[in-house]
Amino acid sequence: MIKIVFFGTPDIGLKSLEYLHNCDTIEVQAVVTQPDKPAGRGHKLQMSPIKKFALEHNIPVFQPKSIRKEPEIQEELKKLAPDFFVTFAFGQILSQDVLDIPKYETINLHASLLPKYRGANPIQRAIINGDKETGICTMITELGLDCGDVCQKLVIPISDTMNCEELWNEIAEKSPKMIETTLTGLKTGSLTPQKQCEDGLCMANKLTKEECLIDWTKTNNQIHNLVRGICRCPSAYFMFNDKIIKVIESKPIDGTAAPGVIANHSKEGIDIGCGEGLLRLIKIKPEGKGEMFAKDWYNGVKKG
RNA sequence: CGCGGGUUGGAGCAGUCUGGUAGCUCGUCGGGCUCAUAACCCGAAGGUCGUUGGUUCAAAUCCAGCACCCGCAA
Repeated sequence: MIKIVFFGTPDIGLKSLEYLHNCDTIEVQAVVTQPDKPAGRGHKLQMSPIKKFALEHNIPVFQPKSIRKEPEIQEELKKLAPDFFVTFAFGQILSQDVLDIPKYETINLHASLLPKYRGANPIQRAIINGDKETGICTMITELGLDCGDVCQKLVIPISDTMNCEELWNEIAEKSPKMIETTLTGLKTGSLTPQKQCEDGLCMANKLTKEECLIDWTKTNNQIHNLVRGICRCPSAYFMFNDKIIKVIESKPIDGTAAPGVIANHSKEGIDIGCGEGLLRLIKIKPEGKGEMFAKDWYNGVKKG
């Protein structure tokens, strides 16, 4: 039996937590997640998906504001005498004191092919940059940002039409098994972590609002990659009559028109000029409205 | 009590300020034109205007409550 404590916050780690919890050879002793925060409309207090799952399955939950600065919680974790810590999108930086607690290691799952895309938004960055493949890695957590030795690596191809939602789901899907085999491998010693080579090292910086605003002078492929890279979270957008219009789904097509100008409209959608080629908007989400087909939106707006 | 937008035939919207016949662009169905069409022409069906109450001779429209959806901000 391998005893672990799971550190995570958003739902990308949910499947992994569930899998580990149901695994016969693994015991999830506790869960550490971000504190409930006033969030969303009306500033209601909200708990993380990970906490919700833990509560429903009677797993003890710890919610430090900052794990580094709360020795009481560190003591509690020590008492559990865990073999491993598993972190997956936890959202806080650990300290050496914390890393020293588990008997073996702290392992982290990172959604890129390290050393590429260390940092906050590896999934989105891979698509935005038009990469043909990305992947997931399990690694030994060290003090730096995603710089520890890599245990296992899995390549996931990215198709031209794949969006971050699909990739996100695939990663959430494939992570649980990988965490399990890494844990078992490390415990039995059959797995030897490899140092990250520094070739191809790059950071996946947090997305800024400015990056999400569509620049129609870029090529249709660049914009398309942005759209599918951040669809629904937080979405590429443009302004129309002082309203934010988010683009959910698009498709690059041939043609020429002035950047930002609607060149054609059809059953398929509306075609907008780019620095190179046209971008067909298929699904959009205007401010204050729900998601809709671009052709429908055009229907209501074209009179004015 | 964080700020703001929204709910009108199947879809997207206008109409609300200034109360008085349910409107537009599509879609659907039928007919026509055409070698043909996603194009064009003619016609039809389809709406308790989110919900509850109030004001009024009269409410989609004014007032109050409730529900649901969404953007920002965190």
